Amino acid sequence: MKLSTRSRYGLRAVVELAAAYTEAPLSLAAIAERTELSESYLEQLLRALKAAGLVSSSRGVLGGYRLTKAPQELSVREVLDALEGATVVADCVGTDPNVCTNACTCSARPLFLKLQQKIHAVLDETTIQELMEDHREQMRRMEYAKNLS
Amino acid sequence: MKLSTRSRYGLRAVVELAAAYTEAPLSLAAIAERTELSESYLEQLLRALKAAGLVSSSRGVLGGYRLTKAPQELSVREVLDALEGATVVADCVGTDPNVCTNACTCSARPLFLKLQQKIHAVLDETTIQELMEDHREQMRRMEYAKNLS
DNA sequence: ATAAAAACCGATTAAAACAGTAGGATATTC
DNA sequence: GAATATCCTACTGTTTTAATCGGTTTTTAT
Repeated sequence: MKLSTRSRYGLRAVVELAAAYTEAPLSLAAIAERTELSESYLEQLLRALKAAGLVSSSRGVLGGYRLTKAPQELSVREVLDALEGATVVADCVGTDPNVCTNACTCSARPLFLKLQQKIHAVLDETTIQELMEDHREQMRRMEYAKNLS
Repeated sequence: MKLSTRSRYGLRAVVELAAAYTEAPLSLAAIAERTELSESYLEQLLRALKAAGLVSSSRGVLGGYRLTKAPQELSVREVLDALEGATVVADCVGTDPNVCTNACTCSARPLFLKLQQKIHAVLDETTIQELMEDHREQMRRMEYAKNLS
């Protein structure tokens, strides 16, 4: 029940893209610098996000990546699904109901369904915009603390 | 964000123990047969459950495992924590707040906290008793379907 | 034109987590 | 004392995750 680093890193990248949403596209190098992650690894994540249609890209000198939606329209759920491929709590709760060989006797199925619903609800209702605002607030506090010392 | 088979198998074992709660202790062999899992793997899980104080054991002929609490007193959360060791959605949400190197700037921390709370709520409020009842209901339906054919 | 800056792509490796097994030691009951 | 059980440790194989590398193509600016 732990989020992969892929998801966490991907979210960080998307938050940076959100911060630059109204500006010029962000290059991989720029994202890597701001998130302090490696370019090569980030590239994979961006590729997945692009395949899911969440970001667009332009090549060449002033090229880079940008979100295809406004941050307040983009849910965390969409981002994680793009990165992980719609993970489920357990296979018997997935889209295909015939996966679980002992689904009929699986005593935990109602539990898994409930768990899954709650998780999805949180991920659906949280937008990238909110994450970005939290991020800015934290940056402000850091600056403030630095000025004191 | 997927439950390990360790957790799923462990839950199945505990549900069987719950069904035999008022009776004689269940041997590993009996649990293995009822859950259709291997003895050797189950043994690991039972050991973890015992270490957490959720089950007790008695050796020798007529020995076996039993729950230390009534099924309606035992939450799914306790079982999963015993099997996984208190997993967290992300390290920065764990008991030690200093784990995450960039915790101060982690934009997703509020999200992770909320997610974690929701998950814990479901796991805390669901008892093994409930799982057991669901299981019995499903077994009844299977019998009914079998009689029709 | 062409050089620079960027995204694009596939393959590969390294490390960690997970699932499962094997074999023997110890305790308890009949 | 034989049978039945838990107990314990170590090991192995597989899968998933994380991360890297080298080269290709496209675009823009000079």
